[in-house]
Formats: sequence, structure tokens, C-alpha cells
Amino acid sequence: MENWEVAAALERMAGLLALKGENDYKVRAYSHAARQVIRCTEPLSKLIAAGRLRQLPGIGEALEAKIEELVSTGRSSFLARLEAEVPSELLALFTIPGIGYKTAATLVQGLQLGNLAQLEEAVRDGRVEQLPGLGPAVARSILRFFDERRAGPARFHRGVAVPLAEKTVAFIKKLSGVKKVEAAGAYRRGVEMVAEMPLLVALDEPAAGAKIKEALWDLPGLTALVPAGEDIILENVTGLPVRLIFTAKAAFPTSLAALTGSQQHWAGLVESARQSGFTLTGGGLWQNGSALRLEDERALYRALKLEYVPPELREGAGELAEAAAGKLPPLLEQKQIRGDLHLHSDWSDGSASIEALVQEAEALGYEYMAVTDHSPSLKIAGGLAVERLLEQIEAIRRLNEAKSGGCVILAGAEVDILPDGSLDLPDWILERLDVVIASVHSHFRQDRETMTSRICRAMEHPLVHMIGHPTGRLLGSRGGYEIDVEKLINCAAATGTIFEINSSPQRLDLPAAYLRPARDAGVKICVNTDAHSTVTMADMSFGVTAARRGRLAAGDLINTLPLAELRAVLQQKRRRER
DNA sequence: GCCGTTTTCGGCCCGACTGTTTTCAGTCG
Repeated sequence: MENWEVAAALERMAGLLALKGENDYKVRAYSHAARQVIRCTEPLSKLIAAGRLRQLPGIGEALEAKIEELVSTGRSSFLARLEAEVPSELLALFTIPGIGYKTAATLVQGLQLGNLAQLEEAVRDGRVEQLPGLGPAVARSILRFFDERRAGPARFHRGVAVPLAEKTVAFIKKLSGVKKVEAAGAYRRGVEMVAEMPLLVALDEPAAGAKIKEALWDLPGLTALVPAGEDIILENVTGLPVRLIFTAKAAFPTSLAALTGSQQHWAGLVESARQSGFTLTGGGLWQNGSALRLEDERALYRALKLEYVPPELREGAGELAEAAAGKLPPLLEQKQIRGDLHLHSDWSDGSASIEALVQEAEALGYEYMAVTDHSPSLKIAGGLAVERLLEQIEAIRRLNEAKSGGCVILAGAEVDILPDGSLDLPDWILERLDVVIASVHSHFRQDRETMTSRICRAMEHPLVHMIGHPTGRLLGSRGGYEIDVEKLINCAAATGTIFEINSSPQRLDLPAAYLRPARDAGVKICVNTDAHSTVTMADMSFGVTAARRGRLAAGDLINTLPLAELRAVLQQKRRRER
């Protein structure tokens, strides 16, 4: 089992323990261990082999044994026991704002919950408010959760979905009888949150399906194998179900396109096939009763005289007309990214030293990176006091001098936008920084007008280059702040302020839907990871996917520029204020 | 469950805010 799966399993244990009403600190120990594992740059199997697992902070005797079992067998007897005791669908409680370990335990224990339906019943007939310490506010929050849930099932962000898809595809590819495997659905289109992961599997003969079913039990992290008609659903430690859908090899390209969608895009393809004298179904592309041989999906688009439409654009937003005219927009590619301008080091709440961050940036092929630690008021994140920030600027200068070539380190800060829109650091120090990101980290519940003018005021500050995670949303747990995004876009355009696409899979903020409007208004964009460890510097790919869904090209971004040009862009705002 | 220049028990990142209370527990970043 890989590190991220072990982390998922530990996080699941933490949640189930909390629901059981276990000691708060025990629960936190599991959750903390999960974070440590995620941040660990070496494979756990290597640490175990070297007897160094206990060196990770927060891993003691008990957790060591549980992690060893997970890594070596892909299973956990402890987790299996917990799952038998506590219904895992109740883990959804933690996604409800205002519900943490304690309240969740009170609900589960106090109402003797066996499933979510019982909670809904209890909240509707007023029993939730009767529980000690709870009142109408929690009840309202729970009701809102059920209302939203009806609109769509539980969803998982790409931080879970991408590694799960990659690993499952790689595993199934190796099974005998399997010709081709590819993840499809909304996942393949790069949609931020998915409820299920469809994998299209081509077999060399239909009978191979039975053989595969046996072999699937060796998939690490598998918790259940559920037949669903012709399909097989793989339940696993992440909670995101994988659906295997089988097809014949000849039908793979058309099945893949059908399964990738979107519905509108597929309907458009079917119609454009009809107009060209073909019949298109998931089973193939037909003409005069015989199926055309298609090598891959690209061949399907070619046969229909269409430019190949990247999955991120298949949303039925006019992309087929563009493809027919050969006018699809050019899209950003990961290799065009030259640097990451939002990184946290161990000077504040990151886990990696600046040296380690640079090393990773160089491994990623970056020309530059910015260290942007937190400002003083964010106490929990170890925000840097002015004196420390001065020291850091000096340390960065020395590091740059000591290096011979390679990645240039820019000195920066992620400065808090205080409730009144002023900044958490004085101008004289901001002037000394290469990159200033301003972000909201407190007083999230200001009303729409206050929050909008708060962020606008920060943008009007001549020393602020960029707004970090502009809407503040956290996917699956919290909506954004109440803001008027349109007004923010206009303000950014007027002040020459850059918007971040925060690549953290929980954020993807600015959301894709606002990217095109921002670009069209003349606002420059920067894709950043906001990484707090070298491991999460790889999150850049999530931001790139978001940018592609937002139809951005390399020229719309600033961190695709060579360093000299980037510096010029960063100077622009400061210069025009003088 | 982890951890120890407060070492084998009694703490556990820090401080504001919220909703529940009637002095404070729980959540959140």
C-alpha cells in the first residue's frame, strides 16, 4: 500500500473512533499520523524496512503496528473491526459545518444512529435539539446538509480521485485477459468533485471477466466487491467507489467517448455522426451496417472531421462547433509552468526547509519559486513576525548567492487581509519582497458587501501583487465567503492585481467558471500550489487541469513567463502607482 | 495514542468565535 492510501486508512480510523466517542486526543493522534504520512517524502515501506517508522513525529508503538500491517498486506484488521462496529456512512457527519469530533459522537451515541436516514428523521422531529449541548443552529446545519445531499451524492475531490484512478488502472492493466483500461466519466473531464470513478475495461474475450473478478481481491485497499448488473463496483479505503465497466476491444474508443461524456457533448457527437452519414453508439461507429475500425478515440474525432477535443472541454459549451471549424482554444500544459509562487516553509507552518523546497522545485524543472510564509496574526500557522521575515529575506538572499544557477528563490509573504481590508504587515517590509500574496484567513462570515470591499481594499494596495484563494471555498466542506466575484474581477482588472488558482485539490480557487471572465476582463492568473511540504508541490497538476477547464492558455498566466518577464510583470503594478 | 530540559503521568499548536449556556465547550483555521 502506498503512503496516500495509508493516510486515507488512518483518517478513516480517526473518524470511526470519533464516532464511537473515543478520547479526543486518541482520535487526533490518528488524524495527526495521517498528516505525517502524507507529508513523508519517502515510501513507508522503505522506512519500515530500515526500522525508521517510529522516527516520524506522532508514530508510536500502536500506530507503527497498524501502519506496518497496512503497508505489507493492504488491509487492517483494526479498521475492519471499526467498520463492523460503526456504520461508515456516518463519516459524512464530519463534512457538516459546525460538527467536529465531539458533536458527531454526541449525535451518534445520543441517538443510537445506525445510518444517516435515522439522523434525518431525528433532526426533523426535533430530537437533535434536545441533546445536551446542541441547539437549533446545529439542527439547521444538519438540515442544510441533507438538502444539499439530495442534490447529489457524496463527492470526492481529485486529491483522492487521481491517485486512486492511477493506481487502480495500473493494477487492472496487469491482469491477464485485460487489453485496455482507462478512467472515464466526469473524472476524465477533470471535474473537481466526483461521486464515482468509472473505469472502462476491454477484455480479449468476454469470459475473462470471471477470472478478473478473482484477481481483484489482491487489489490493496479493497474493502468490498459488489456486482452491479454487468459492472463490478470496487469499494475501498478512500470511500470513493470504482465502477468497472466492460467492453470489447473494438468498441473501446466509442465506449470511452460515451462514458467520458458530458451527456451534451456525447449527444453532439452522435448528431454530428448522423449528419455525416454514420451511426454512432457506445458500441461503435457504423456506416452501411458495418462498423468502422477505430484505433483510438482520436480516430473517432478524425472520422467525424472534428479536431480532437480534450476531455476538459467536453462540456457542451460550443466546443464541437469550434472543433468542426478547427478553432478549439489552445490550452495550458503542465510543462509550460516555470515556477510556483505560493509555498510555505518550516519558518511558518510548512514541513520542509527552504533548501528542501528549492531542491524539489529544481526536480520539477522550475526556473523560480517563491517562499510565501504566513504573516504574524495567523498564530496557529506560526505567522512570521517582522524581524523573522527580515531574517528570512536575508537567508533567501544568501541561498541564492550560494547556488550556482538552477532555481531562483523569490522572497515573498502570504499576508493576511485583516477584517477592515488593511494588511497584516507594514508597507516598508512589503516593499522588500519580490512577491506579495494577500489572503483572507479570518472573519469568514462577514456579509457580502463587507467582504467584497475588504478584498477590494487589499487589491487597491500598491504593494499587493496577488490575491490567494480568492473565494475561500473548501470543496466538500465549506462554500466560499459571501462575495461579489464579478466586482472582485473588475477591481483586479482596474488595479492590475493577479488572481491565484490555488491548486490544492480541496480549493481549486479561483474556480474554473470564473477564469474565462477574469481573463476576458484583462486579469492575469497565476497557478500556485500553496504547498506546505515538498510532496504537495506536485499538486500543480490539479491547478493546471482547472486552468484547462477554464479554457486558459499559457499566455493567460504569469508563471509561464521566464524570470525576467515575470519580474517585470510584478514590478508593473508598483510602478503604475508611482 | 504520543510524548518528555515540567520525563512514565498528565498534558496535548493557539486564540477567536459561536452557540450554547449562565460561565463555557466545541469548532475552526
